[in-house]
Amino acid sequence: MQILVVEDELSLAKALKKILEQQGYFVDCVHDGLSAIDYAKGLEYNLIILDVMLPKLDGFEVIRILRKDNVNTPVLMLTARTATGDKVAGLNSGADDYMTKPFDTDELLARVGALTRRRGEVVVNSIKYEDLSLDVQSAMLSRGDQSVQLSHKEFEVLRTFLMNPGMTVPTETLLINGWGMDSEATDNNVEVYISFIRKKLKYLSSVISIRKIPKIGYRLEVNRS
Amino acid sequence: MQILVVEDELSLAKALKKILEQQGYFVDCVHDGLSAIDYAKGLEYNLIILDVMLPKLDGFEVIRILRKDNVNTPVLMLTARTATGDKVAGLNSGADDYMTKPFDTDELLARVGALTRRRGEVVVNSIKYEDLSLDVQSAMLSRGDQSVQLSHKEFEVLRTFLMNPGMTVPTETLLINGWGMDSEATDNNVEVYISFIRKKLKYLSSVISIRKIPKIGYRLEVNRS
DNA sequence: TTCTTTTTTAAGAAATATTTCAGCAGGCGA
DNA sequence: TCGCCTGCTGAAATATTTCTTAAAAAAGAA
Repeated sequence: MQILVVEDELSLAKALKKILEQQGYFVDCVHDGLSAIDYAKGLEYNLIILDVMLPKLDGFEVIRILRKDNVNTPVLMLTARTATGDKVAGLNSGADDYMTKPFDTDELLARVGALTRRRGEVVVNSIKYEDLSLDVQSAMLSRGDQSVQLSHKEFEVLRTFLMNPGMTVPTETLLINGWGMDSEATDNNVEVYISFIRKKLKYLSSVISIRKIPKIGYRLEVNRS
Repeated sequence: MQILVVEDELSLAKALKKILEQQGYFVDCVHDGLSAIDYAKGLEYNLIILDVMLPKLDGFEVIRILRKDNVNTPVLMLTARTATGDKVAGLNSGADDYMTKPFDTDELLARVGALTRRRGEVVVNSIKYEDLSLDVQSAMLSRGDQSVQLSHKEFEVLRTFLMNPGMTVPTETLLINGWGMDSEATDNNVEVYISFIRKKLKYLSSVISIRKIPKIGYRLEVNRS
């Protein structure tokens, strides 16, 4: 699944690329309208994420030119402006969806997912980390040709780690991600699930293990031999 | 291969849907011009079959608006009128082909075939997977020389699996494919049908079984020895 | 219409996931 | 060394989800 990100602000472009690649998409970035047109016409993308304000040629122009050339790749427009007038302009100009900056990761992924999913087809995405691969569709965790099925909660917890590669994840974050903001769950729930996941990592003989950082949280680590 | 049928006469719409589905197309029906625009803009169809006389917005208007919005899906116009003037108007307005009612099934299929084949894709008559073969015209599921007749819903559900070989299919996807986007059907409907299909798989002694991935969906699996 | 098949609904049973809790182990300071 | 705290894990208890039926309703055929 190929995505073209058109965004002149380099740090945002980089962040988008990273987030999307973690979901298993392949991402190309360009930083102005003219290159956007070159790339979009030259390669078959499944989605174009397009900033409105761009050097050389703005987003509306880009989309107009592409559509005129029969490039019908879905477009997700990004803009910092909030006036409704722009929204209408964006959609009229041929964009398929529209999102104002700043936006959060979940919203982005939801919209990207909606635009890249063809009806009746299931998208496969997997998050890879060291020797592990986590299929986000089926919640299967695999290493090489061995796989284990994760339960929904196990999946949520492990995914939180994989989305923050190398970071120490506070127990609080795991609780919020896996159980929700206002749940009754305690640290012990997290402990139990960490235990479940450790069992499965051991079963797969992964080089990855979960290390406790006392009083703070947990971190994925590569085992030293 | 997705077709949108826009026809206010319900019995005709239904008949078209049935005929086309028997050929292996996926068909959505809407019954007025405004919905037609919503659907055509929202989803990627390979063909729109469009009646000229429609409530709210007539076929010419619909096509004009879609083309203006750069929806370039091929359109097959249907009309009861026979005056040549209309034919010209239809084609000028952006339709790709034109057919007067009443028409016969073969003519319809020939024209639909011509318009959808454009992209080099072929309509299949049966889907095979492991030891199973599903005939899309008769909805017969067979293994070797044994067959069972599937009901329409059983067929839709099973076909969704076969179109996504090896994937875990979210319950949501099964609902959308089998019951439509805005139906009242619940997960229980899916469960019941999964149960029906399992019975038929067992009857055929297929190596395929349907495995539940809790909270996520279902997946076809090859039975372990 | 009447008969037949398909689809929906609903309820209890079964399966599975999740939570809770108790006991244990290691680290650390008194 | 002894408590005390934190974290880990197994097992039981609980909750939730999913399966299977049967019967009712709807759709379709004769």
